[in-house]
Amino acid sequence: MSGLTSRTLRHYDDIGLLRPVRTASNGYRWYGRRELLRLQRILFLRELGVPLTQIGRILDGDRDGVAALRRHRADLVSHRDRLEEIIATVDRTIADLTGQAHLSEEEFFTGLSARRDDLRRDVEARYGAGAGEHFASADAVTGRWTREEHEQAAAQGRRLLRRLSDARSSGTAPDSAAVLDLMTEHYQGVRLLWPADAAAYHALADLVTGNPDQRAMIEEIDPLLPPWFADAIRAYAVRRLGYVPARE
Amino acid sequence: MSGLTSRTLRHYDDIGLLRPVRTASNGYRWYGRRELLRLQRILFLRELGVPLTQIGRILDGDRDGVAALRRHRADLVSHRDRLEEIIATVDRTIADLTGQAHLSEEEFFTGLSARRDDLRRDVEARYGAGAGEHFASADAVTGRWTREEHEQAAAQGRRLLRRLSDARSSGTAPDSAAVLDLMTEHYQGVRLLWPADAAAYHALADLVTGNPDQRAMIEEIDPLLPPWFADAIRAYAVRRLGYVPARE
DNA sequence: CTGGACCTTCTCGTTACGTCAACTTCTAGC
DNA sequence: GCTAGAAGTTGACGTAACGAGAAGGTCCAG
Repeated sequence: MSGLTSRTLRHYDDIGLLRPVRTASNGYRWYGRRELLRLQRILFLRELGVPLTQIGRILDGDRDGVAALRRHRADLVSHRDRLEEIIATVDRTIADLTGQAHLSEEEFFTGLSARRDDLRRDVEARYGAGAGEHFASADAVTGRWTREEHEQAAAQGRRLLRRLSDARSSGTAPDSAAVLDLMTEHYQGVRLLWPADAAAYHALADLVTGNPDQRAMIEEIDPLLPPWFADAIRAYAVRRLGYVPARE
Repeated sequence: MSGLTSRTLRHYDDIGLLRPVRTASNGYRWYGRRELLRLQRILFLRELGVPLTQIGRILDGDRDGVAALRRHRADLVSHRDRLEEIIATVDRTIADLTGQAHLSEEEFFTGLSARRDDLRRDVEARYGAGAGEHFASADAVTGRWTREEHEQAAAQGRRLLRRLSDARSSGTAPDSAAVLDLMTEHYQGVRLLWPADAAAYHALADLVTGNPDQRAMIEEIDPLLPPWFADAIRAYAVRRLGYVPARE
C-alpha cells in the first residue's frame, strides 16, 4: 500500500520507529489503521530529509515538533549555502582547467575585449549608427573601473550565465517567473552601462545569438544557451518592461 | 603536516587512494614530496564533496577529469535544487503548524488586512496626506486579483522575507551585493502596486520598524529581521536607485 | 499435493572515517 | 641499560538507512 519494501518496514520495527499492531506466532507483522497514519507522517518527514531518529522523537514526544523542524530547517539552509559555495568553487576550477581564465580580463555585460571594435561595427550595422554612441556611455562607467572591478563584473556575469544554464538544463521555460527574476540581474547589469529602454533591451536579444563573439562566449559556458538566453531577454522586455512587439 | 589523522592516512592506503612511498619493515608508512602533492589534490577534491573513489579515478586516469567534475557539478546542482524545494516545504509545514495560514488571506507587499485603514492613517501621518493616494493605486492593481493571486503574492512575500532572514542570520550585511539582489524582488513587488521612486522607497524603511502591524508580521518570521530589513531597504534605495540621503 | 507468492531471520555491504583495544617501536632522560 | 611516554601498528566495531542475498517457513489456489 505504501510502496515501501518489507525490508524497510522491518527496519522501522527494529529501530522502534513503527511497531506492528501485533506480531503473530508465525512471525508475520500486522499493521492497522493507526500504524498507517503514523507511517504517513513518517514518510512525510522522511521526504523532508529528517533523520529517522528525529522523526521518532517528533512523533512520540510530540512536544515541540515545530522547534525540531526549525532546527532541521537551519541545517538544510546551511547545507544548501555550503553547496552553493562548492558549486562556485567547482565552477572556478572548471574554468581554470579549461583555460577560461583569460575571459576574466574582458568585460562581460558589453562583451568587450580586443574584439570591441568588431562588436561596435556589428551593433551599428544592426541598430543604426546612433546605437554606437552607447559605447561612449559604457566607457564613461567602465573607464574608471580598476582591473579588479573589471574582473568582478566578468565573474558576476559568468555566474549569472551559469545560473541561467542551470535553469535551462532543468527544463525551466525562459519566460518563467524564476528566470525573469534572474534576468532582472542581467537587465540591471546592462542598465549600469547604458540607458537601455524596453525596446533596446528587446533588440539586444539578436546580439547574443547573432554576434559571433558574444555567442561564442556564452556557448563556452553552455552550448545550448544562446537561443534560450535570447528568448529570456525578449520575455523580460515584454513581461517585465512592458515592451509591445511589432506585429508582423 | 596536513592535519589529517593517521587513521585517515591508513584508510587512504587501504583503499589505494594514497599509498606511502614505502612501508618499512616495522610497518611504518613513509611519505615523500610527491605524496604530499597528491594529498593536496585529494584534499581539494574532497573539499568539493567528490567521493574518494572518484577522486582516485580523476587523479589516476586523469583522462578527462573535467568531464567528471562537470558531472559532479550537475549532481551538486540537482542536490541543491532538491534542498531548495525541501526548505520551501518545511517552511509551509511550519507555517501550517504555527497557524500562519490566515496570513495568506492578507496581502503582503502593502501589508493589508482588516487593519488596512490603520496602515493608511499611519502612512498619511508619516508622509503626508498625499501618500495615502498610493492606496488607490494599489487597489487598482489588486482589486482585480483573484483570491488565489492574493495568496500567491502573500506566499511570495513570505518566501522573500525568509530568504532575507537566512541572509541576516548567517551574518550577511544588509548592504551586501547578495542582499541587494534579493531586495530587487522587494522593490519590484512594491513597484507593482504603486510608483515608488528612490526617495519613497527609502522612506518605506521607517514603516517596517515603526508600524506595529507591519513589524509584527515580519517579526513572526524572524524576530530580529525588522531593523535589518529597514537597513536593506535604505541600502537598496541608495546603492541601486541612486537616492541621496539628506545630510543632517 | 504442489508450485509460486510471500513471509521470516541473519548477514554482509554501502561512505569515510572515529574510536576503542591490544600490541610494538622509537626516543629522551636517568 | 632501563624505563616511561609518545607514536606507530593491525584488527574490529559503529555510524544511517536500508538493498541484496541466503536459507528457510507459511499460505493459498488449482
